[in-house]
Amino acid sequence: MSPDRARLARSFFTRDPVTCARDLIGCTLGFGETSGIVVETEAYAAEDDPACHTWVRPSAREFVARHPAGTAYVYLNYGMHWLFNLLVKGSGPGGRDGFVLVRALEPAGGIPLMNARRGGGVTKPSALCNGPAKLTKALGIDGRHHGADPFSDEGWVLGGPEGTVATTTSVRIGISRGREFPWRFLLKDSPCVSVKA
DNA sequence: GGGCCGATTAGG
DNA sequence: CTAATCGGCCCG
Repeated sequence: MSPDRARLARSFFTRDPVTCARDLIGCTLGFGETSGIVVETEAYAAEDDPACHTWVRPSAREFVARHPAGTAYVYLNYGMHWLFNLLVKGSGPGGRDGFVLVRALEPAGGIPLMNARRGGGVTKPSALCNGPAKLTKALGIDGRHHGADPFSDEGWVLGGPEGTVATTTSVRIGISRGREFPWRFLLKDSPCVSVKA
């Protein structure tokens, strides 16, 4: 990504994680030969959010402390699924640190490759990246990218939305604590989300 | 070292 | 509905 584009992208992640998660809907995310429109995200706050890894993991708190805004936070869940987050550093006046979990994309580029990585049996493009672990598998993101800076490392793309974006808000999915926070964001009426609101 | 949990998914 | 499967955490 070009230096000015990278600067813009990085500054995107220096606001509150909830704002970041909402504003990421409609943006273009690309890695390598594959890309798509972000249609589903969740926000996690480093403080006062029992669902965030920082709540119980010293290593997550250290990650927040040691890395700049926009750094990839990739971790293995259930022993088999890589999940992709971006580090948000919005602490300061009225802001917080935290993460944005990228949960689903509307595939745009590299659809045959996505399908191959998913095992080759996905007939509908809308089902290629309609979940956080499906997304990482389709894009080829895994533990090697933990700690990477997507906006200075080669191969990554982040572009702003084209036109107005209508979003839907709901509570977060799959967590046992902090269920009450309405920090999940969806592109309105998108067929590419994991679970409809 | 052992035990437990989990931001999920595919399959029955 | 459940099995799959393992890093990070805690305890000792």
